[in-house]
Amino acid sequence: MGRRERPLSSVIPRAAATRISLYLRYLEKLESLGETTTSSQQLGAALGVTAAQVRKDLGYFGQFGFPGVGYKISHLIPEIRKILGTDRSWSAALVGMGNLGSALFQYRGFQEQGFCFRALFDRDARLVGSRMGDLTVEDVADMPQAIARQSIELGVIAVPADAAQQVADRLVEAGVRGIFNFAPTVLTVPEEVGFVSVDLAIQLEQLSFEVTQLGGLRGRPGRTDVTNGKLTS
Amino acid sequence: MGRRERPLSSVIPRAAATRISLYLRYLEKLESLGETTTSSQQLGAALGVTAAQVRKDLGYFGQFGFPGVGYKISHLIPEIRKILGTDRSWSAALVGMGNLGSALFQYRGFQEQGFCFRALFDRDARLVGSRMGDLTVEDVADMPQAIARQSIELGVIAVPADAAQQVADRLVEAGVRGIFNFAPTVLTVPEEVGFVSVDLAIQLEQLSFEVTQLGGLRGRPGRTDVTNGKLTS
DNA sequence: AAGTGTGAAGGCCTTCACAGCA
DNA sequence: TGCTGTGAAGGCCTTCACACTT
Repeated sequence: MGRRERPLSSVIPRAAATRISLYLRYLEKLESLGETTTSSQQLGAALGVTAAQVRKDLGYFGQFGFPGVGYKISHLIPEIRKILGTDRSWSAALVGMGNLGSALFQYRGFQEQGFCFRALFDRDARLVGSRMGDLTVEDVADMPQAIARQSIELGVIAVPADAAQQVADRLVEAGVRGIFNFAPTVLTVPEEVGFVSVDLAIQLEQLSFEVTQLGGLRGRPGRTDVTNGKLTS
Repeated sequence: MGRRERPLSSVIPRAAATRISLYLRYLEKLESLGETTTSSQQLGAALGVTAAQVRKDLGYFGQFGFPGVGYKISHLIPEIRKILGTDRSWSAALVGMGNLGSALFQYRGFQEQGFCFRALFDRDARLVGSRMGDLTVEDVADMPQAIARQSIELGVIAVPADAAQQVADRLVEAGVRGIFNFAPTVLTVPEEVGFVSVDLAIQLEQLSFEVTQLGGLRGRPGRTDVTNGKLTS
């Protein structure tokens, strides 16, 4: 059977959405190797999940496979890109140009994923006005207007923890559709705004915890985001 | 009732371990504000989880509370530090001194969490021998011996995806007890080695996904690691 | 014969609710 | 009375198993 409609109704486990990203990456690798077809078995083995999990995950979004054959790579890749929204590019603003912010600005990964920084902000007068690449650092006070004017869709927060919530609030007011937070703090964001947070301090403590509870591992959590691994003590 | 023995037997949900880190951070904040006591209610409200969840999480590790009173902050903080292993410092090696590696080396967060870089490695001959802070970049070929000699406990991987598994294998051979991976790829590591992975590319796609599936949010996932939030489509 | 799609079963985490202690 | 600790209930994700398709 071929392309049918998507469920467009059911609830999707967040973990499934994360794994979908991994499937895409592996599919791209297979394609670059000249493969044309794959299977839930192969995908699962490569990424450390069961074949049933792969089929279930893809099943949340539609019916992409061919019984007895598997998945056609050249078909599945654009489908997943569409699901993830990576079939387009996103304009973003980076707030906080300290150590972390500068590093993120230089990091190639953002561009490779279609994230394009259109504006930079900082509250430090010594940084405001300085050029970074083809952008000039602006004052956070001007952020709301600048974001609205340039129709910036995403905000990346790289400010100290104590300023992060305020920045998030202003980003939301300015109309961004999603926020990527790197500040080491819990933030509250409205339902309708996308939100992903990477808390390096917490992740560091998690590694320390894993090593400390030695012998205490069960399952293979590996990538914290992908499985629901548990620890025993 | 006071300090009893810890269960030392039950299984701990990974999500609980992550939340424990958040509790610690908030407790430290309360302490700095001069508070002496708190409750599961207060902790939960501040971090966006239920009071029952807080009690259950702490209950995995012991009985730290006082019925009718709550938790004594000055007692609970060191207990959690001990659980997480952050009551000591960790020696670490950083592998890959490109964009990402350099940024991580400069990032203050590592030191603040008690992670101390004792050695840096890269395979690029142009980087080998250069000084970074009080360290000199060494050749990856010398990594195993250097790590064993200095009794380095943790390895941080900041190399390209296609070299990451090999680096991980060598780190394990050299005897590290934990690995922090920043390479955008799935890695396989033995059971007995702690492993945490931060995959920025995947997280970026997750934000794109959230924004794309607009109106599709349910629950408040907020921080991907903390809850089991779901998405609807 | 091979492999997907999916209802049902299973397992784990979270929430509930309350006994018990300060 | 207030709040913890915890068994039990509930809900969600994962695994299983197989009908069905090519």
